[in-house]
Amino acid sequence: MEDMSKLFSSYDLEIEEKRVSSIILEDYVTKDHKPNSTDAEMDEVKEENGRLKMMIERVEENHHSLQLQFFDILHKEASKEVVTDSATNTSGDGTEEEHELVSLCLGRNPSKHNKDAARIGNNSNKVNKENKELEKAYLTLGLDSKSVLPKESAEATLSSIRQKHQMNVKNSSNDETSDQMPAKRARVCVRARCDSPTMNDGCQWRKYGQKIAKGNPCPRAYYRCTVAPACPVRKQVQRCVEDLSILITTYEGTHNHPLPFSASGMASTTSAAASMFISGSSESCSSLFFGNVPTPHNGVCLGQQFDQSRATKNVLLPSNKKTLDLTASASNTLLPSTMMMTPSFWGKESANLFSMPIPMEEKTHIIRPVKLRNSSSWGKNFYEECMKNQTLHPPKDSFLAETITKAIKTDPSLHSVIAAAVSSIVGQQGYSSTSCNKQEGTEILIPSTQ
DNA sequence: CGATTTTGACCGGCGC
DNA sequence: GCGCCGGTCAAAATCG
Repeated sequence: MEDMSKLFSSYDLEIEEKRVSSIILEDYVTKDHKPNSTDAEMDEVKEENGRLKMMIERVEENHHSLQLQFFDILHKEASKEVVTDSATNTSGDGTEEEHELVSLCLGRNPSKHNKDAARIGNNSNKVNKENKELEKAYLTLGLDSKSVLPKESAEATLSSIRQKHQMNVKNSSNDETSDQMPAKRARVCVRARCDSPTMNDGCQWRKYGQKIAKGNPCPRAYYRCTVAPACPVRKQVQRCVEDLSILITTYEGTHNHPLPFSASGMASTTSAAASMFISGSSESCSSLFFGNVPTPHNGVCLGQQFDQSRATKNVLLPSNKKTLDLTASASNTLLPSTMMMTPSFWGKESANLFSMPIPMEEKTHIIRPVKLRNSSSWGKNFYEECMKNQTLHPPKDSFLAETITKAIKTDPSLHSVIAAAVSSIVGQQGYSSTSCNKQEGTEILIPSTQ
Protein backbone atom coordinates (compact mmCIF):
# COMPACT_ATOMS: atom_id res chain seq x y z
CA MET A 1 0.00 0.00 0.00
CA GLU A 2 2.82 2.34 0.85
CA ASP A 3 4.47 1.47 -2.40
CA MET A 4 1.30 2.44 -4.21
CA SER A 5 1.28 5.74 -2.39
CA LYS A 6 4.87 6.40 -3.35
CA LEU A 7 4.02 5.45 -6.88
CA PHE A 8 1.15 7.91 -6.90
CA SER A 9 3.36 10.63 -5.53
CA SER A 10 6.00 9.98 -8.11
CA TYR A 11 3.38 9.99 -10.85
CA ASP A 12 2.04 13.24 -9.49
CA LEU A 13 5.49 14.72 -9.69
CA GLU A 14 6.05 13.34 -13.12
CA ILE A 15 2.77 14.75 -14.38
CA GLU A 16 3.50 18.11 -12.86
CA GLU A 17 6.99 18.24 -14.34
CA LYS A 18 5.75 17.34 -17.78
CA ARG A 19 2.88 19.77 -17.51
CA VAL A 20 5.22 22.57 -16.55
CA SER A 21 7.63 21.84 -19.37
CA SER A 22 4.73 21.71 -21.78
CA ILE A 23 3.37 25.01 -20.54
CA ILE A 24 6.78 26.57 -20.83
CA LEU A 25 7.11 25.31 -24.37
CA GLU A 26 3.63 26.46 -25.26
CA ASP A 27 4.38 29.81 -23.77
CA TYR A 28 7.60 29.95 -25.66
CA VAL A 29 5.88 29.24 -28.92
CA THR A 30 2.76 31.32 -28.55
CA LYS A 31 4.20 34.43 -26.98
CA ASP A 32 6.91 36.76 -28.09
CA HIS A 33 9.69 34.20 -28.06
CA LYS A 34 9.18 33.31 -31.67
CA PRO A 35 12.42 32.04 -33.11
CA ASN A 36 14.17 34.39 -35.39
CA SER A 37 15.45 31.73 -37.68
CA THR A 38 13.01 29.61 -39.64
CA ASP A 39 9.51 28.26 -39.56
CA ALA A 40 11.01 24.83 -39.47
CA GLU A 41 12.30 25.49 -36.02
CA MET A 42 8.86 26.64 -35.03
CA ASP A 43 7.37 23.44 -36.38
CA GLU A 44 9.93 21.45 -34.54
CA VAL A 45 9.03 23.12 -31.28
CA LYS A 46 5.35 22.61 -31.96
CA GLU A 47 6.00 18.99 -32.71
CA GLU A 48 7.92 18.63 -29.50
CA ASN A 49 5.10 20.32 -27.69
CA GLY A 50 2.64 17.89 -29.17
CA ARG A 51 4.79 15.00 -28.11
CA LEU A 52 5.00 16.36 -24.61
CA LYS A 53 1.25 16.80 -24.48
CA MET A 54 0.76 13.23 -25.56
CA MET A 55 3.23 12.15 -22.95
CA ILE A 56 1.33 14.05 -20.30
CA GLU A 57 -1.90 12.47 -21.42
CA ARG A 58 -0.32 9.05 -21.23
CA VAL A 59 1.10 9.67 -17.80
CA GLU A 60 -2.24 11.01 -16.62
CA GLU A 61 -3.96 7.94 -17.97
CA ASN A 62 -1.50 5.76 -16.17
CA HIS A 63 -1.95 7.74 -13.04
CA HIS A 64 -5.69 7.43 -13.31
CA SER A 65 -5.46 3.69 -13.82
CA LEU A 66 -3.28 3.32 -10.77
CA GLN A 67 -5.73 5.30 -8.72
CA LEU A 68 -8.56 3.08 -9.85
CA GLN A 69 -6.60 0.07 -8.80
CA PHE A 70 -5.66 1.66 -5.51
CA PHE A 71 -9.29 2.23 -4.59
CA ASP A 72 -10.07 -1.24 -5.76
CA ILE A 73 -7.45 -2.59 -3.39
CA LEU A 74 -8.78 -0.43 -0.58
CA HIS A 75 -12.23 -1.77 -1.14
CA LYS A 76 -11.10 -5.36 -1.49
CA GLU A 77 -9.20 -5.16 1.76
CA ALA A 78 -12.23 -3.75 3.46
CA SER A 79 -14.37 -6.47 1.96
CA LYS A 80 -11.97 -9.10 3.18
CA GLU A 81 -12.41 -7.80 6.68
CA VAL A 82 -16.17 -7.99 6.31
CA VAL A 83 -15.92 -11.60 5.30
CA THR A 84 -13.57 -12.35 8.16
CA ASP A 85 -15.82 -10.58 10.62
CA SER A 86 -18.97 -12.28 9.46
CA ALA A 87 -17.18 -15.60 9.39
CA THR A 88 -16.23 -15.25 13.01
CA ASN A 89 -19.62 -13.91 13.96
CA THR A 90 -21.60 -16.60 12.26
CA SER A 91 -19.47 -19.44 13.46
CA GLY A 92 -18.05 -20.10 10.03
CA ASP A 93 -21.15 -20.78 8.03
CA GLY A 94 -19.89 -19.63 4.70
CA THR A 95 -22.67 -20.76 2.44
CA GLU A 96 -24.11 -17.33 1.94
CA GLU A 97 -20.76 -15.80 1.24
CA GLU A 98 -20.07 -18.47 -1.27
CA HIS A 99 -23.29 -17.70 -2.95
CA GLU A 100 -22.25 -14.13 -3.28
CA LEU A 101 -19.03 -15.03 -5.00
CA VAL A 102 -20.04 -14.00 -8.46
CA SER A 103 -17.63 -12.56 -10.95
CA LEU A 104 -18.90 -9.24 -12.10
CA CYS A 105 -15.72 -7.86 -13.48
CA LEU A 106 -16.42 -5.71 -16.45
CA GLY A 107 -13.67 -4.02 -18.24
CA ARG A 108 -10.86 -5.48 -16.29
CA ASN A 109 -9.27 -8.77 -16.59
CA PRO A 110 -11.36 -10.49 -14.08
CA SER A 111 -10.66 -12.44 -11.04
CA LYS A 112 -13.37 -14.76 -12.19
CA HIS A 113 -10.98 -17.61 -12.68
CA ASN A 114 -9.72 -17.42 -9.19
CA LYS A 115 -13.21 -17.01 -7.80
CA ASP A 116 -14.25 -20.16 -9.55
CA ALA A 117 -11.07 -21.84 -8.55
CA ALA A 118 -11.79 -20.76 -5.02
CA ARG A 119 -15.01 -22.68 -5.19
CA ILE A 120 -13.35 -25.69 -6.71
CA GLY A 121 -10.52 -25.78 -4.29
CA ASN A 122 -12.30 -24.38 -1.32
CA ASN A 123 -10.33 -26.47 1.08
CA SER A 124 -7.02 -26.04 -0.55
CA ASN A 125 -4.88 -23.37 1.01
CA LYS A 126 -2.48 -23.62 -1.85
CA VAL A 127 -5.08 -22.80 -4.41
CA ASN A 128 -6.44 -19.99 -2.29
CA LYS A 129 -2.99 -18.54 -1.92
CA GLU A 130 -2.50 -18.68 -5.65
CA ASN A 131 -5.88 -17.09 -6.14
CA LYS A 132 -4.86 -14.23 -3.93
CA GLU A 133 -1.64 -13.87 -5.86
CA LEU A 134 -3.55 -13.89 -9.08
CA GLU A 135 -6.05 -11.39 -7.82
CA LYS A 136 -3.27 -9.15 -6.64
CA ALA A 137 -1.60 -9.40 -9.98
CA TYR A 138 -4.82 -8.64 -11.78
CA LEU A 139 -5.34 -5.68 -9.58
CA THR A 140 -1.90 -4.52 -10.37
CA LEU A 141 -2.11 -5.09 -14.06
CA GLY A 142 -5.78 -4.78 -14.76
CA LEU A 143 -7.52 -2.22 -16.88
CA ASP A 144 -5.14 -0.58 -19.26
CA SER A 145 -2.32 -1.31 -17.02
CA LYS A 146 -0.19 -2.84 -19.66
CA SER A 147 0.79 0.67 -20.36
CA VAL A 148 0.46 1.67 -16.77
CA LEU A 149 3.21 -0.31 -15.26
CA PRO A 150 6.16 -0.92 -17.44
CA LYS A 151 7.36 -3.40 -14.92
CA GLU A 152 8.62 -6.51 -16.58
CA SER A 153 8.86 -8.19 -13.26
CA ALA A 154 5.21 -7.69 -12.54
CA GLU A 155 4.24 -9.01 -15.94
CA ALA A 156 6.51 -11.96 -15.51
CA THR A 157 4.95 -12.66 -12.16
CA LEU A 158 1.51 -12.35 -13.64
CA SER A 159 2.24 -14.70 -16.50
CA SER A 160 3.79 -17.28 -14.22
CA ILE A 161 0.84 -17.05 -11.86
CA ARG A 162 -1.50 -17.34 -14.81
CA GLN A 163 0.34 -20.42 -16.02
CA LYS A 164 0.17 -22.00 -12.60
CA HIS A 165 -3.44 -21.08 -12.30
CA GLN A 166 -4.35 -22.40 -15.72
CA MET A 167 -2.75 -25.71 -14.85
CA ASN A 168 -4.84 -25.87 -11.71
CA VAL A 169 -7.97 -24.97 -13.56
CA LYS A 170 -7.28 -27.52 -16.28
CA ASN A 171 -6.73 -30.19 -13.72
CA SER A 172 -10.00 -29.50 -12.04
CA SER A 173 -13.23 -30.82 -13.39
CA ASN A 174 -14.80 -27.37 -13.78
CA ASP A 175 -12.82 -25.94 -16.59
CA GLU A 176 -13.31 -22.72 -18.46
CA THR A 177 -16.33 -23.93 -20.30
CA SER A 178 -18.31 -23.65 -17.17
CA ASP A 179 -17.28 -20.04 -16.94
CA GLN A 180 -18.82 -19.34 -20.23
CA MET A 181 -22.17 -20.77 -19.38
CA PRO A 182 -24.42 -17.83 -20.07
CA ALA A 183 -26.67 -18.65 -17.18
CA LYS A 184 -23.82 -18.32 -14.71
CA ARG A 185 -22.28 -15.29 -16.32
CA ALA A 186 -22.59 -12.23 -14.15
CA ARG A 187 -24.49 -9.27 -15.42
CA VAL A 188 -24.47 -5.66 -14.53
CA CYS A 189 -27.55 -3.70 -15.33
CA VAL A 190 -27.28 0.05 -15.69
CA ARG A 191 -30.34 2.26 -15.61
CA ALA A 192 -29.88 5.73 -16.95
CA ARG A 193 -31.86 8.49 -18.51
CA CYS A 194 -30.79 8.73 -22.09
CA ASP A 195 -32.37 10.15 -25.21
CA SER A 196 -30.23 8.33 -27.68
CA PRO A 197 -31.05 4.73 -28.63
CA THR A 198 -27.98 3.49 -26.82
CA MET A 199 -25.74 4.72 -24.06
CA ASN A 200 -22.35 6.02 -25.05
CA ASP A 201 -20.11 4.04 -22.76
CA GLY A 202 -16.93 4.46 -24.73
CA CYS A 203 -16.93 0.99 -26.22
CA GLN A 204 -17.66 -0.01 -29.77
CA TRP A 205 -20.76 -2.17 -30.24
CA ARG A 206 -22.43 -3.96 -33.09
CA LYS A 207 -26.10 -4.77 -33.04
CA TYR A 208 -26.82 -8.39 -33.78
CA GLY A 209 -30.42 -8.78 -32.88
CA GLN A 210 -33.60 -7.26 -31.65
CA LYS A 211 -36.54 -8.80 -29.86
CA ILE A 212 -39.72 -7.70 -28.23
CA ALA A 213 -39.57 -9.26 -24.83
CA LYS A 214 -42.66 -10.25 -22.93
CA GLY A 215 -44.01 -7.58 -20.64
CA ASN A 216 -42.31 -4.71 -22.40
CA PRO A 217 -43.55 -3.38 -25.75
CA CYS A 218 -40.22 -1.69 -26.28
CA PRO A 219 -37.87 -3.83 -28.31
CA ARG A 220 -34.76 -5.15 -26.67
CA ALA A 221 -31.63 -4.71 -28.75
CA TYR A 222 -28.65 -7.02 -28.52
CA TYR A 223 -25.15 -5.71 -29.04
CA ARG A 224 -21.73 -7.30 -28.97
CA CYS A 225 -18.42 -5.62 -28.42
CA THR A 226 -16.45 -5.06 -31.62
CA VAL A 227 -13.34 -3.54 -30.14
CA ALA A 228 -11.67 -6.93 -30.43
CA PRO A 229 -12.90 -9.57 -32.88
CA ALA A 230 -13.38 -12.30 -30.30
CA CYS A 231 -14.53 -10.18 -27.37
CA PRO A 232 -17.28 -12.06 -25.55
CA VAL A 233 -18.89 -9.01 -23.99
CA ARG A 234 -22.50 -8.37 -24.91
CA LYS A 235 -25.03 -5.86 -23.88
CA GLN A 236 -28.78 -5.62 -24.05
CA VAL A 237 -30.46 -2.28 -24.36
CA GLN A 238 -34.09 -1.72 -23.59
CA ARG A 239 -36.26 1.21 -22.63
CA CYS A 240 -37.96 1.03 -19.28
CA VAL A 241 -41.65 0.33 -19.70
CA GLU A 242 -42.53 2.60 -16.77
CA ASP A 243 -40.43 5.51 -17.93
CA LEU A 244 -39.47 5.56 -21.58
CA SER A 245 -36.73 8.07 -20.95
CA ILE A 246 -34.86 5.48 -18.93
CA LEU A 247 -32.54 3.22 -20.80
CA ILE A 248 -31.76 -0.13 -19.23
CA THR A 249 -28.42 -1.46 -20.38
CA THR A 250 -27.33 -4.89 -19.28
CA TYR A 251 -23.67 -5.77 -19.67
CA GLU A 252 -22.56 -9.36 -19.73
CA GLY A 253 -19.12 -10.90 -19.90
CA THR A 254 -15.59 -9.65 -19.65
CA HIS A 255 -13.61 -7.78 -22.24
CA ASN A 256 -10.62 -9.71 -23.48
CA HIS A 257 -8.81 -6.61 -24.63
CA PRO A 258 -7.64 -3.34 -23.17
CA LEU A 259 -10.47 -0.88 -23.09
CA PRO A 260 -10.36 2.55 -24.58
CA PHE A 261 -9.65 5.07 -21.85
CA SER A 262 -13.09 6.56 -22.21
CA ALA A 263 -14.66 3.20 -21.52
CA SER A 264 -12.53 2.17 -18.60
CA GLY A 265 -14.26 4.48 -16.16
CA MET A 266 -17.68 3.11 -16.85
CA ALA A 267 -16.41 -0.43 -16.82
CA SER A 268 -14.61 0.18 -13.59
CA THR A 269 -17.67 1.74 -12.03
CA THR A 270 -20.00 -1.08 -12.94
CA SER A 271 -17.39 -3.48 -11.78
CA ALA A 272 -16.92 -1.63 -8.52
CA ALA A 273 -20.63 -1.38 -7.99
CA ALA A 274 -21.02 -5.03 -8.67
CA SER A 275 -18.25 -6.03 -6.34
CA MET A 276 -19.75 -3.85 -3.65
CA PHE A 277 -23.06 -5.55 -4.05
CA ILE A 278 -21.26 -8.82 -3.76
CA SER A 279 -19.19 -7.93 -0.77
CA GLY A 280 -22.07 -6.56 1.24
CA SER A 281 -24.11 -8.94 3.32
CA SER A 282 -27.87 -8.90 3.24
CA GLU A 283 -28.01 -6.52 6.19
CA SER A 284 -25.30 -4.21 5.15
CA CYS A 285 -24.71 -3.64 1.52
CA SER A 286 -22.75 -0.72 0.23
CA SER A 287 -24.36 0.58 -2.88
CA LEU A 288 -23.53 3.01 -5.56
CA PHE A 289 -26.47 5.15 -6.47
CA PHE A 290 -26.68 8.32 -8.43
CA GLY A 291 -30.11 9.46 -7.54
CA ASN A 292 -31.92 6.73 -5.74
CA VAL A 293 -30.81 5.37 -2.45
CA PRO A 294 -32.12 2.14 -1.11
CA THR A 295 -33.11 2.44 2.50
CA PRO A 296 -31.78 -0.83 3.87
CA HIS A 297 -28.37 -0.24 2.39
CA ASN A 298 -25.51 2.07 2.83
CA GLY A 299 -24.78 4.39 0.02
CA VAL A 300 -23.95 7.79 -1.22
CA CYS A 301 -26.67 9.74 -2.88
CA LEU A 302 -25.75 12.45 -5.29
CA GLY A 303 -29.19 13.14 -6.51
CA GLN A 304 -32.10 14.58 -4.69
CA GLN A 305 -34.96 12.21 -5.01
CA PHE A 306 -35.39 8.81 -3.68
CA ASP A 307 -37.69 6.28 -5.16
CA GLN A 308 -37.48 3.62 -2.54
CA SER A 309 -39.63 1.04 -4.21
CA ARG A 310 -37.64 1.07 -7.38
CA ALA A 311 -34.33 1.37 -5.68
CA THR A 312 -35.05 -1.54 -3.42
CA LYS A 313 -36.32 -3.54 -6.31
CA ASN A 314 -33.12 -2.84 -8.16
CA VAL A 315 -30.87 -3.89 -5.37
CA LEU A 316 -32.60 -7.03 -4.35
CA LEU A 317 -31.89 -8.90 -7.48
CA PRO A 318 -30.47 -12.34 -7.89
CA SER A 319 -26.81 -12.31 -7.13
CA ASN A 320 -25.69 -12.72 -10.72
CA LYS A 321 -27.46 -9.61 -11.89
CA LYS A 322 -26.77 -6.29 -10.26
CA THR A 323 -28.33 -2.98 -11.08
CA LEU A 324 -26.58 0.33 -11.07
CA ASP A 325 -29.19 3.05 -11.02
CA LEU A 326 -28.09 6.28 -12.63
CA THR A 327 -31.54 7.74 -13.02
CA ALA A 328 -31.73 10.93 -11.10
CA SER A 329 -34.65 13.26 -10.89
CA ALA A 330 -34.43 15.34 -14.00
CA SER A 331 -35.45 18.66 -12.57
CA ASN A 332 -33.11 19.39 -9.72
CA THR A 333 -30.49 16.76 -9.76
CA LEU A 334 -26.92 17.74 -9.23
CA LEU A 335 -25.60 15.38 -11.82
CA PRO A 336 -27.87 15.09 -14.81
CA SER A 337 -27.56 11.67 -16.27
CA THR A 338 -26.82 13.17 -19.65
CA MET A 339 -23.58 14.28 -18.13
CA MET A 340 -22.93 10.81 -16.89
CA MET A 341 -23.37 9.52 -20.39
CA THR A 342 -20.33 11.37 -21.55
CA PRO A 343 -17.21 9.24 -21.70
CA SER A 344 -15.24 12.05 -20.13
CA PHE A 345 -17.35 11.78 -17.04
CA TRP A 346 -16.78 8.11 -16.72
CA GLY A 347 -13.15 8.51 -17.49
CA LYS A 348 -12.55 10.54 -14.39
CA GLU A 349 -11.78 9.45 -10.91
CA SER A 350 -15.27 10.37 -9.83
CA ALA A 351 -16.46 6.88 -10.40
CA ASN A 352 -14.16 5.52 -7.84
CA LEU A 353 -14.64 8.29 -5.38
CA PHE A 354 -18.32 7.59 -5.25
CA SER A 355 -17.91 3.89 -5.26
CA MET A 356 -16.01 4.19 -2.03
CA PRO A 357 -18.33 2.78 0.55
CA ILE A 358 -19.21 5.36 3.17
CA PRO A 359 -19.82 3.54 6.41
CA MET A 360 -23.06 4.47 8.06
CA GLU A 361 -25.67 3.16 10.40
CA GLU A 362 -28.65 1.12 9.34
CA LYS A 363 -30.29 4.17 7.85
CA THR A 364 -28.88 5.53 4.69
CA HIS A 365 -27.81 9.10 5.11
CA ILE A 366 -28.25 11.02 1.98
CA ILE A 367 -25.24 13.17 1.48
CA ARG A 368 -26.82 16.05 -0.26
CA PRO A 369 -24.48 18.64 -1.64
CA VAL A 370 -25.62 22.15 -0.92
CA LYS A 371 -25.05 25.37 -2.81
CA LEU A 372 -24.87 23.63 -6.11
CA ARG A 373 -23.80 26.73 -7.92
CA ASN A 374 -20.75 27.12 -5.80
CA SER A 375 -18.41 24.30 -6.41
CA SER A 376 -16.07 25.31 -3.66
CA SER A 377 -18.81 25.05 -1.11
CA TRP A 378 -19.93 21.89 -2.72
CA GLY A 379 -16.62 20.18 -2.24
CA LYS A 380 -16.29 21.46 1.26
CA ASN A 381 -19.78 20.52 2.24
CA PHE A 382 -19.54 17.15 0.65
CA TYR A 383 -16.58 16.26 2.75
CA GLU A 384 -17.98 17.88 5.86
CA GLU A 385 -21.21 15.99 5.45
CA CYS A 386 -19.27 12.79 5.17
CA MET A 387 -17.38 13.52 8.33
CA LYS A 388 -20.46 14.79 10.16
CA ASN A 389 -22.38 11.67 9.29
CA GLN A 390 -19.61 9.57 10.65
CA THR A 391 -19.42 11.59 13.84
CA LEU A 392 -23.15 11.75 14.46
CA HIS A 393 -23.77 8.18 13.50
CA PRO A 394 -20.82 6.08 14.51
CA PRO A 395 -20.56 3.43 11.88
CA LYS A 396 -21.01 -0.15 12.76
CA ASP A 397 -18.39 -1.22 10.32
CA SER A 398 -16.01 1.54 11.21
CA PHE A 399 -13.12 -0.26 9.67
CA LEU A 400 -14.11 1.14 6.31
CA ALA A 401 -14.09 4.65 7.61
CA GLU A 402 -10.82 4.01 9.30
CA THR A 403 -9.30 2.45 6.23
CA ILE A 404 -10.32 5.31 4.02
CA THR A 405 -9.49 8.04 6.50
CA LYS A 406 -6.15 6.45 7.23
CA ALA A 407 -5.41 6.22 3.55
CA ILE A 408 -6.33 9.85 3.05
CA LYS A 409 -4.35 11.01 6.03
CA THR A 410 -1.26 9.02 5.37
CA ASP A 411 -1.13 9.47 1.66
CA PRO A 412 -1.05 13.08 0.53
CA SER A 413 -1.28 11.99 -3.07
CA LEU A 414 -4.82 10.84 -2.41
CA HIS A 415 -5.76 14.43 -1.77
CA SER A 416 -5.27 15.25 -5.38
CA VAL A 417 -7.19 12.14 -6.34
CA ILE A 418 -10.22 13.22 -4.38
CA ALA A 419 -9.86 16.78 -5.51
CA ALA A 420 -9.72 15.60 -9.08
CA ALA A 421 -12.73 13.37 -8.54
CA VAL A 422 -14.91 16.11 -7.18
CA SER A 423 -13.68 18.69 -9.62
CA SER A 424 -14.34 16.28 -12.44
CA ILE A 425 -17.98 16.45 -11.50
CA VAL A 426 -18.27 20.03 -10.48
CA GLY A 427 -15.98 21.50 -13.02
CA GLN A 428 -16.53 19.13 -15.87
CA GLN A 429 -15.02 20.55 -18.99
CA GLY A 430 -17.40 21.01 -21.80
CA TYR A 431 -20.29 20.20 -19.56
CA SER A 432 -23.05 22.68 -19.83
CA SER A 433 -25.83 22.65 -17.35
CA THR A 434 -28.08 25.10 -15.65
CA SER A 435 -27.44 23.61 -12.28
CA CYS A 436 -23.72 23.26 -12.49
CA ASN A 437 -21.29 25.81 -13.69
CA LYS A 438 -17.85 25.06 -14.81
CA GLN A 439 -15.51 25.92 -12.02
CA GLU A 440 -11.85 25.92 -11.55
CA GLY A 441 -9.92 25.28 -8.41
CA THR A 442 -12.42 23.25 -6.49
CA GLU A 443 -11.64 23.41 -2.82
CA ILE A 444 -11.82 20.37 -0.69
CA LEU A 445 -10.99 20.01 2.95
CA ILE A 446 -8.76 17.10 3.58
CA PRO A 447 -7.64 16.09 7.05
CA SER A 448 -4.13 17.27 7.60
CA THR A 449 -1.45 14.68 7.59
CA GLN A 450 -0.30 13.52 10.97
C1' DC B 1 -18.01 -1.74 -51.27
C1' DG B 2 -17.40 -2.74 -46.60
C1' DA B 3 -19.66 -2.04 -42.28
C1' DT B 4 -23.75 -1.96 -39.85
C1' DT B 5 -28.64 -2.73 -39.04
C1' DT B 6 -32.89 -5.22 -39.68
C1' DT B 7 -35.63 -9.14 -39.28
C1' DG B 8 -37.36 -13.76 -39.61
C1' DA B 9 -35.71 -18.31 -38.51
C1' DC B 10 -33.64 -21.24 -35.44
C1' DC B 11 -32.03 -23.19 -31.00
C1' DG B 12 -31.90 -24.35 -26.22
C1' DG B 13 -33.65 -23.84 -21.54
C1' DC B 14 -37.48 -24.13 -18.66
C1' DG B 15 -42.08 -24.87 -16.87
C1' DC B 16 -46.19 -27.47 -17.29
C1' DG C 1 -43.35 -34.05 -25.10
C1' DC C 2 -44.95 -29.56 -26.01
C1' DG C 3 -45.12 -24.76 -26.06
C1' DC C 4 -43.27 -20.46 -24.55
C1' DC C 5 -39.61 -17.36 -24.34
C1' DG C 6 -35.04 -15.32 -24.48
C1' DG C 7 -31.06 -15.23 -27.08
C1' DT C 8 -28.45 -15.88 -31.39
C1' DC C 9 -27.70 -16.53 -36.31
C1' DA C 10 -27.47 -15.11 -40.90
C1' DA C 11 -29.29 -13.34 -45.17
C1' DA C 12 -31.11 -9.20 -46.94
C1' DA C 13 -31.35 -4.33 -46.66
C1' DT C 14 -29.41 -0.04 -45.66
C1' DC C 15 -25.88 3.29 -44.79
C1' DG C 16 -21.69 6.05 -45.29
